[in-house]
Amino acid sequence: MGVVRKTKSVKLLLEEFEKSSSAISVITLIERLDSEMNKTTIYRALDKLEDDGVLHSFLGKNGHKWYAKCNNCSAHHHHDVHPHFQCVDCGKVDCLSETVVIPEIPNRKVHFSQVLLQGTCEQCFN
Amino acid sequence: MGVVRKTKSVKLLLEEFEKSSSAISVITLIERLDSEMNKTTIYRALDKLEDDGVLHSFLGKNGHKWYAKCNNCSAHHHHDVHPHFQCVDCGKVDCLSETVVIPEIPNRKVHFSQVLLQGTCEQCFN
DNA sequence: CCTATATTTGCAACTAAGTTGCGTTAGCAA
DNA sequence: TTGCTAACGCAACTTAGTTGCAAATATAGG
Repeated sequence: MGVVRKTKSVKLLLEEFEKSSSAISVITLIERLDSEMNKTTIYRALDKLEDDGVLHSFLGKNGHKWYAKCNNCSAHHHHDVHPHFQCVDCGKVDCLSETVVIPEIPNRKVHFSQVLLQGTCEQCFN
Repeated sequence: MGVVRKTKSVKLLLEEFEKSSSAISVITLIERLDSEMNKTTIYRALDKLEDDGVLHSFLGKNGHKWYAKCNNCSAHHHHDVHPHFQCVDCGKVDCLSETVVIPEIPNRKVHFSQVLLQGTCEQCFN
């Protein structure tokens, strides 16, 4: 809800997402920015950026948290069900633009859905 | 791969899955069986039972591991993409029989997919 | 039924992701 | 420039899951 201040930390984080179009795991961010900022700051800034609709988060194959830039998702409402693809070889994760259709579930109201695809990406395919 | 021995631990675990048709989180199993067996044993036995196709596992909303009985999935090949539904109110998780169609992804080979739906279940709906 | 062998178990110590509390620092608006 | 509030760093903590090893136990073979 609160406005995101343009602090050094937020700038550095957003630069990382500017550089690569892929999603980035929190673990990777902590490794990369270790000398620049504390991991607590990273967790809190990412949380904020997600609240403000700048980033969206999801869980990778080990249950570790990943973040990616929001492109077509509107802030505060990430109801789009775009799947995430994680390469089992190189570990890279991308947001896919394909839409996964979630069927109506009898007797249940679906609020949110998460689709994680795992397989081999173009680079690792040989 | 190895045949599952009918040890006391394995029997107790399978009883839990017999009782409830829902999925059970490892955390819950550790709580419930705390006086009967060590958590290391639980982790290892579940691993084994999954290898042998008796149970299948997936990650819940916090990235915590859940297990459920395999009904129509053939051992060693859990290629069926049945979604899991987690109630955001009571936390219960069920395997759904609905099939989610995963679209073909250009330049990528999908080996495995995981669909987690979150919402309100029948009991919590009011 | 009894023994040999390989598998499973318990324990304790460990790893690592993520969180919390608090005193200090630094954006930003007036 | 000043003052308020949000953001930061640090250190300690929480907790899911793992590892190594010695002791216990299931199963097969006799």
